[in-house]
Amino acid sequence: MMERDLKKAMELIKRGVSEIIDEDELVAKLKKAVEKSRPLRIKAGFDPTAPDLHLGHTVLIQKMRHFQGLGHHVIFLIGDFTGLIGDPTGKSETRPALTPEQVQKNALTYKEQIFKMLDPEKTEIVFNSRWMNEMKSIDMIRLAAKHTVARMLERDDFKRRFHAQRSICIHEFIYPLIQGYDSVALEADVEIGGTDQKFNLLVGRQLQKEYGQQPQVVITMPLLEGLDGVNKMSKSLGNYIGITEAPGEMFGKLMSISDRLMFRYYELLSSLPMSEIEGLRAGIKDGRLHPKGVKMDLAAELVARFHGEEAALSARAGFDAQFGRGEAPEDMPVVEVAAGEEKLYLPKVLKDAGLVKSASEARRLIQQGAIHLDGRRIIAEEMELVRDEGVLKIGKVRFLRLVRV
RNA sequence: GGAGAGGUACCCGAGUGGCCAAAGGGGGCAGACUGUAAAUCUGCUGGCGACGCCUUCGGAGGUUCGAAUCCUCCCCUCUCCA
Repeated sequence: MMERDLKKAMELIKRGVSEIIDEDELVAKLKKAVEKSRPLRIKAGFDPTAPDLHLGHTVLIQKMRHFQGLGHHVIFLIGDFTGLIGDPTGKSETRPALTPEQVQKNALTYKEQIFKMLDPEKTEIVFNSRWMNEMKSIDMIRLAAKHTVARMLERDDFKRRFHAQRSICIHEFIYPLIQGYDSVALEADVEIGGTDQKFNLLVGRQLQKEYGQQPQVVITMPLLEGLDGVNKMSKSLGNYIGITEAPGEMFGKLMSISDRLMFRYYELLSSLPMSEIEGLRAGIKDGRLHPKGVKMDLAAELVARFHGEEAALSARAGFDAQFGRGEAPEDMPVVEVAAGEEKLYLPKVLKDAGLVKSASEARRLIQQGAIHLDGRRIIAEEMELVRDEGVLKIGKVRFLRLVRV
């Protein structure tokens, strides 16, 4: 391999990563892969219970894509066996066991989603139940014998809980062991995971040594901040952008992130080369570029990734129309008004349409001047529909079309 | 097994007989400003066709004219000791 190619490959691999353990080993592996024309085996594990991916998950997938682009073999591991234990990292409680049918269904959903980013031809999807269901008790004990309690307690959350005299169940120690054993079973050369997975990934490294394999290189990726720009993106915090969300929705959410966060997203999610991203940053700094435009380009790129170019174009046009020129969006819920009905009690209409949680909330919004009919502010709860059609706007983003039938 | 502390709205957290639909903060929503950015200012933040009514302070009973607040039982969490 040419030194220059290697350098370029490393540049791409290092983009956005939090940590590489160990970088020299990775370089050596990359060289060897070329010499022997044997692609590296890149592993990343996913939870079988949550097939609804959001942009946070795609940070990992994007990194897998980088490796794939460099000609390596990507393994998408679905932890259906470990899912039965529930990862004790964080505070997740025991999870309900999934049936094989559910696992299959979730796997299918995963496929649909990840193949928007990964090349199906070069991606292997595996379930760790394949080897874990075969494992005998004695093998489990042998596996457990390869790790010590002291080392387990090095893990941050175990350490904290131990010192705080909080409970740690024995089975929680098994989770990292199994995740590590997956690397043995797969003979992984590299494992990618979030920074919160660092300990587990390192266990894999150690176990591979114990089983006489070359230890995997561990690459940790930062946890992507959600829409609030502070907390990690997660469904439970509601600060996420799901990759199956409608184009317009996705575009809008991306436009609402802060300028600071925008560059984070550029680095971790965009396919734009880093040099160009730095150019954008410089452009904004010296005033040649408007941050809004730069953000729109980001939004368009990501919408295109999951919905195609055309959808991205119309999402952008829709955004321009709605927020640039103050027009109403194309799609909005429609409420039919009976011909005889002259007066409409707005709180009820809005509540029935599901745009507000309660009539009380609607009343408050009216008081605050947040509701407009065809551009004119509504100040009374009771309103007349003069024409046969009208568009209600509630706040900035909620719309409702009234149609007389 | 023993001793103690506590469970209040989306979250944190004050309130220990009426002035409590419950302080304060965070978050959220809305308005102004704008680029659906940041920062700032202001308002709102249980339900109800509503100057009133209804339901809320872990659960179930009870005392009282009146209970988040007092009593009884139950459930749960935490801390300390073993």
